[in-house]
Amino acid sequence: MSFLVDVYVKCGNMDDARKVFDNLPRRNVVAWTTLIAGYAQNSLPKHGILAFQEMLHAGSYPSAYTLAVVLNACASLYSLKLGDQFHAYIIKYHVEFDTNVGNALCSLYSKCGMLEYALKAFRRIRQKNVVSWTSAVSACGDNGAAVKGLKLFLEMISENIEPNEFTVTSVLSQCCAIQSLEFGTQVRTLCVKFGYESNLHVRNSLLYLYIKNGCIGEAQRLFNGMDDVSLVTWNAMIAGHAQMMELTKDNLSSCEYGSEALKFFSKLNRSGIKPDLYTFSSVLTICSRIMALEQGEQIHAQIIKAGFLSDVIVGTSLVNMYNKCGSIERASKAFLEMSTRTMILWTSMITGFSQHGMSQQALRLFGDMRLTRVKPNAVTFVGVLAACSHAGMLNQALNYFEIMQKRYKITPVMDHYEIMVDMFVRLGRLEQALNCIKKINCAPSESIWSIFIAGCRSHGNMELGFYAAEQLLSLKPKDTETYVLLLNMYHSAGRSEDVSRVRKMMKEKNVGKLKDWSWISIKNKVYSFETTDKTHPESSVICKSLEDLLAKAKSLGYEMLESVEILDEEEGEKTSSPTFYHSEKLAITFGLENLPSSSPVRVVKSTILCRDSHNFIKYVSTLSGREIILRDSKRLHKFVNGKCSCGNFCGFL
DNA sequence: CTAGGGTTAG
Repeated sequence: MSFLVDVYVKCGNMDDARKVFDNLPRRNVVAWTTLIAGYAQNSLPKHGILAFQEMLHAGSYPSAYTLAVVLNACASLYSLKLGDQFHAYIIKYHVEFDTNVGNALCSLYSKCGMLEYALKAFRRIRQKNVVSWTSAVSACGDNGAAVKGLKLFLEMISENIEPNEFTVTSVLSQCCAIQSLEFGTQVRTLCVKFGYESNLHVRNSLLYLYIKNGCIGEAQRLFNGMDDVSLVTWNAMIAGHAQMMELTKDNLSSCEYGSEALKFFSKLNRSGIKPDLYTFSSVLTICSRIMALEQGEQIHAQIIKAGFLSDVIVGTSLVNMYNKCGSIERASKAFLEMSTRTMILWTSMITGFSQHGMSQQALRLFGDMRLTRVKPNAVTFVGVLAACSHAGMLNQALNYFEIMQKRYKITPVMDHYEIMVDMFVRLGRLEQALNCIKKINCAPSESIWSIFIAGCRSHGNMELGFYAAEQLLSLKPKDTETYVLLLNMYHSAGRSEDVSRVRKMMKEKNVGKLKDWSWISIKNKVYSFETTDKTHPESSVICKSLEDLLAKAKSLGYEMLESVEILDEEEGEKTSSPTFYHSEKLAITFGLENLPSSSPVRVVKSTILCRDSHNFIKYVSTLSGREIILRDSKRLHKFVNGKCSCGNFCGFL
């Protein structure tokens, strides 16, 4: 009669299963076990364990299978305590060599983070089946011992045990964890042999394998051949493209990967599968990188509808997206609407104000944060110090720098020193800046010297600049922008032998060319621009508009800085670089013409903005009456009515 | 009984 219990169990109706069980004339082991397994299968492991205790109380002897079922209930509760308690029965009934019991023990120990015990339980099993092997292999993977897991898998193969879909899925994810494309590829061959390649789990694992190894093309090929997909598949493709954005040095392809990722997101929406919080945070981050505010807003609306706004991480991504897109108002609004505020959320908002040049608001918010007793970390202080630096609040900065170390026990890192140096430089205190650099107890970074050198140039202290340049060069810099800074400095000082020396170093170090790209996102499409010369055929229309703008700006008093900034031309070519046609100018011109007249223009630029461009854009913001938000490789510039939020101080001057 | 994955600040 216990089969009736099973019927209700299979229907997920445990209440009636229990009633039927209670009315059974005789309750044997099978009936009890069916009931216990039923509770476990229907996510009621605690009831299952209670039923087991009831069973012992009633004087029934559990079978090995009963014990296996109970152990699985413990495993789903991650309860080692209960598991240990039942281990006594396993010894008592001499069932530790039983396959089901061993499998269950292996899984229980694995879930509780005790890999060694899991493997011991596995080794004790007399007749190991595929499940035993798979449990043991997965146990390794779940506990971060991928190499061990793969070795065990090889042992399994050599024992002529045929893996199943479960096994290969776990093995593939372990190949992914240790980034072993070679092993993974061999496993894929095995999957083909056994006909597992069409299994969705297997395919998703393969997708991640390729993505983690940067083989986005192979991932795409695999994806295109899939007719059955799940949310895991979509998230993998989105995350994969987002990762490629960071991996590529080339900013043009980076932004292409970004828009590609967003295309996957729209396809996901059309597919009818509901995105989850991971999807939302990923796509918001992508929007923030390419400054796709319109899409970010649409996603915001979708998040509200889907009810994910209460998630802190989604909320933080949202605040960050608005900050990075230059919309501090909406960032602030989203921040205030969040019910829980983590340290990262506070930091994100403080940094947002700081980057927008709103120092007072940033510091006030930091005060609020301290009142709520959320502890700041090193990143929080990056925002706080930058706010002080921006406002020229020297004493406050020094004060916070001390509070950070003494009160919060945070050791300053390069980021903090860079801000302090930047501040001294802004105030024209070059000696103090240099002292600050000298105080750092490790090698100063490339960018800290760059900040200092740029400061020396703008304050006309060339001697100090040349000295710092030697220090910088001895560090063997890697960054193209660093070299360009030096080239410009030596060039404008007429030191041609130093120019050739730096160029030679660039060749030796194989430093790439400075790729100056700007892009603008309009209506879910990304348009990119490269610094070009006048004769560029495709941009002739934009160039014409740009020339009109230039003429108007000149009538307002704009003077183009004729100082020849060397960009990346080869040695021997003495052509001056066409600062007039800098990519950001083209992108902004394009934006002015193709966006609604009230809409701000948002542009991302791959390199640091130069002084001339900065000056020009100020005029353009006055001329057009538009807000222009430009994010370059170092900071955010928000131009409103001839003024810029950066306080007119950028490193590349 | 054993399976896939992933997010936020600089």
